Amino acid sequence: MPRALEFDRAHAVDRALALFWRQGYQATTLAGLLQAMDIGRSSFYAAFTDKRTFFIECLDLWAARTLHLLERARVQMPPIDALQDFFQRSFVAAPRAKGHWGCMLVNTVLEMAGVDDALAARASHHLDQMQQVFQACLRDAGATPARAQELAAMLMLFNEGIRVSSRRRLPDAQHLQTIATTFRLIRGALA
Amino acid sequence: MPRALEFDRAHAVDRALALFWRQGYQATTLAGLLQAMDIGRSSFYAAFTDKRTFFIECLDLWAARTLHLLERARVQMPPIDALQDFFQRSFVAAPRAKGHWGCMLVNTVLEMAGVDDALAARASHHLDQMQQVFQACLRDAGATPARAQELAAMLMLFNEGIRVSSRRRLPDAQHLQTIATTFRLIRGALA
DNA sequence: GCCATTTTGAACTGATCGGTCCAGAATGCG
DNA sequence: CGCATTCTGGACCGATCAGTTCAAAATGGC
Repeated sequence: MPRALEFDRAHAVDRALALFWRQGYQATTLAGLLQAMDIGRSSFYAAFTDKRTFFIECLDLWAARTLHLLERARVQMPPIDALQDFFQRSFVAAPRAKGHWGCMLVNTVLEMAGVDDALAARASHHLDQMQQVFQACLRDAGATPARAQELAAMLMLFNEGIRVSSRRRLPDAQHLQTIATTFRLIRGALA
Repeated sequence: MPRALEFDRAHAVDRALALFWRQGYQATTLAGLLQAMDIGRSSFYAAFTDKRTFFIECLDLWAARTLHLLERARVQMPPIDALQDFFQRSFVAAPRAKGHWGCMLVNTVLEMAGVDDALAARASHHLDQMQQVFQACLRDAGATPARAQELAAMLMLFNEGIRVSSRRRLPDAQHLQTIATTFRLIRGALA
């Protein structure tokens, strides 16, 4: 029983994920993926089945990472601070470019709704999960369940909006300003 | 000098616009366009140059119509009512389906940013113009220029958010609820 | 009704897409 | 070192894409 060689799968997925995130599903070609991942066609199909299946893997991974980011902030600081930090981080964090790629879930919903509804629905489901975490944070911050649900819905709308806005190449300062204003409102609503 | 025959250009553009709006630029094929417009390939290229040029024509038309809708409401009712009506109309108006297609400008920004930046920038510019009208309405409602600018930015973010949300096939009631909540806040901020 | 001109459908083109295939290189085991 | 097994590069495939071409049909002026 020979074998155990393999390209660095995790690293390759990372590179591909970035491409899908930036360009979307349709505009990302196999040739582009292979070049970014630095592997051959055969290796790709052996490891990832096909483009669509692989996209789902990337999408799920992106969602898992984002949720993880949110959960980690949640245990490190007060719940509302964690939420605010989650948004701010996109516009001040080191890899500055990524903030302008928006949210892969939002991107996918808009690109695939009416084209591949299963993909759009999967992204939408991940957004629901994010909203659940928003809601949990708001409850932790002292909101009643009903109030937490209402505010979480508004916060998800804010998330969808700012991820669109961030793809428009507007100055970061404007986004940070909007985040500050929004969270001033939210803190006010909880006081 | 013969000639004056032509297919119904305006009607054909309408059908094509609906397709682009629903499916986006990349997922809309020439075959699909021709079938929807009920014209032949030659007629299409004779009348509209090529797919990309035609898409721009549709995009500009969509923006012009939307701005017109907004301006018309603006002269028919108090400015804040006009804004609220503009959003609500998407979820209660007769052709119910269209509300779920979102905003063609938002769709285009997300689909084309990083793929065809010129198209994305054009859509983004149209969004800027919408925001200008938002701002004018808020000034008409008595907001100071600075306040109107700030609120218009928030309203554009709300627009971007709800257009994403509307493509997720969530119940309309939820969107109407969100609109109501948002405008309660805006009216409060102006009082 | 005839003819110059324009519009049209349908066949065609070259490029590119996602996906398959297979011969040969690389691998671990004995 | 040699062999069974696995992985990989690159040629290949059919489908489909946007766009071109051209002969036939439709048109309006006379």
